[in-house]
Amino acid sequence: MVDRRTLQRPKGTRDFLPDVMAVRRHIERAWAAASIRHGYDEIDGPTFEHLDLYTIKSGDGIVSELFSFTRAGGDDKYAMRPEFTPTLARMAAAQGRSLSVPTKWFAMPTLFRAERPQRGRLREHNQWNVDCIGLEGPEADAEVIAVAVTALRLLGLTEADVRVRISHRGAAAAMLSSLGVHDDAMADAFALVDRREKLPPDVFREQAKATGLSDEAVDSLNALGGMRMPATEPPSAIAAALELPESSVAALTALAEALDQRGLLPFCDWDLGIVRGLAYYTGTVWEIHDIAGDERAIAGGGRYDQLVSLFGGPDMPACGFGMGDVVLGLLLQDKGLLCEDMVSLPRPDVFLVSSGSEAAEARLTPLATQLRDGGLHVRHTHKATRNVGKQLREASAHRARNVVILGDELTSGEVVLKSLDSGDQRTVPLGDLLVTLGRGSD
RNA sequence: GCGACCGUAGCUCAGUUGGUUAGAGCACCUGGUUGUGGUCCAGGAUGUCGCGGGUUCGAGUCCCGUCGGUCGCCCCA
Repeated sequence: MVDRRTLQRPKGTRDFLPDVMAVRRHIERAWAAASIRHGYDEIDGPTFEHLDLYTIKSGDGIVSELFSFTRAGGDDKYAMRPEFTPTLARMAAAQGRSLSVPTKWFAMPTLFRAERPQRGRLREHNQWNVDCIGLEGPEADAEVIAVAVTALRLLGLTEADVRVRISHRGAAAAMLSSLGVHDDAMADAFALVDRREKLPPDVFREQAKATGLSDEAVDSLNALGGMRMPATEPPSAIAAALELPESSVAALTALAEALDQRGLLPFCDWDLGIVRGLAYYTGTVWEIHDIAGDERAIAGGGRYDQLVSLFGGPDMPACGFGMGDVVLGLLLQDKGLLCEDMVSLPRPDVFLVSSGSEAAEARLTPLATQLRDGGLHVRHTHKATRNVGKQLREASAHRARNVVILGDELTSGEVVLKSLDSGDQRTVPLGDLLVTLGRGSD
């Protein structure tokens, strides 16, 4: 007897039954379409890599959160990929100087992490990655944001549903410096800003002071972290609110221009509370959230100019983002954007019904084959019943567009063609069927 | 790794201070209708009450353990 547990889905994984699979393809179509229309080419890599590839960028701490393994009888350590960026960086670095500028790639990898699942985070998920390598400056940052927003709009989301929260590490550092944060405390300050919303105010203050900041500096840190306003406001307004020179937000001002040219400002907020994993972002950092901020980030990205060189390649600037399917799926579900009209399984063009006569039975499979060879989506019952009513019911359940009834009319070489949407039906010669159906007959 | 809550039919759930034979809706199957679907009506099948132990005359109900799920914390690539 097989152990009961063996037959259960592993923790944090999903079974994609047809209706769920249709949602997955619906999302992937939007991702691919948005990428392609902005000039990005699809890539993929192995689903597992050398374990050490993942410690280059993230350190040894990450190992406990990976699914890792060795080959039976082997010593090499591997890990299921928890993110795509190391693979991408490895691939880019391997091209070296021959990498064209810019290199614009996207991928839709399945990723794995050995954590306890919770809302919006599973052990196995699909994540869209978009990266632009070789371009400096705000144009590339704005472009990848445009790719992300395009996909969300294709899925039916608007600026009333989602917001792109944008910050810039250089600008934030300049501002913190002006506010009295010393360079050697900068990393701690960023970490505090990142956690600010999760911490009670008094705990935040206590931890901030522990890094050696004055009361005034803590106030400034708090003010900076809480600074959020629509991107339709100029970044200079942030500087003014914090009593800082306009030059400190120069990077955001340049980005604003690039976003405006793409019509993105209505989707965006300036939000200096956005930090994102301290490790490797070097400039613009941004996240996309549902407007209420109830869910985890839908997407996160930014600029990481050291990435390619970190993985042994030439010095090349780069920016990009990742967007997971789990949080996005939850949001689409909540917004009613996954109803049958928008996401549906392919509809059969025709459902063949046999009345059960000898002639009809003999004709059924050859006709199905002929229509399928003609490119049509054809189904028929696999049950024993030849009750026409039952077969029509099954055709409806499969959401077939048309039914063809093989019955007494066969004696004159004809069949009944019925539209299940309108209910209309007529008699047509067998020989005309493919042409009639192929025209998208109703 | 830590914490909270939840496990009853395929699905969503009800089940009274512990009490006899565990229920409903949806879905499914059959018939009304042997050549016309979606609606309707009638009927039918369906359970290791997650699993193991304990308390009790008696446990779906209480206790302990365990497995699973959900949601947080840590972490977040």
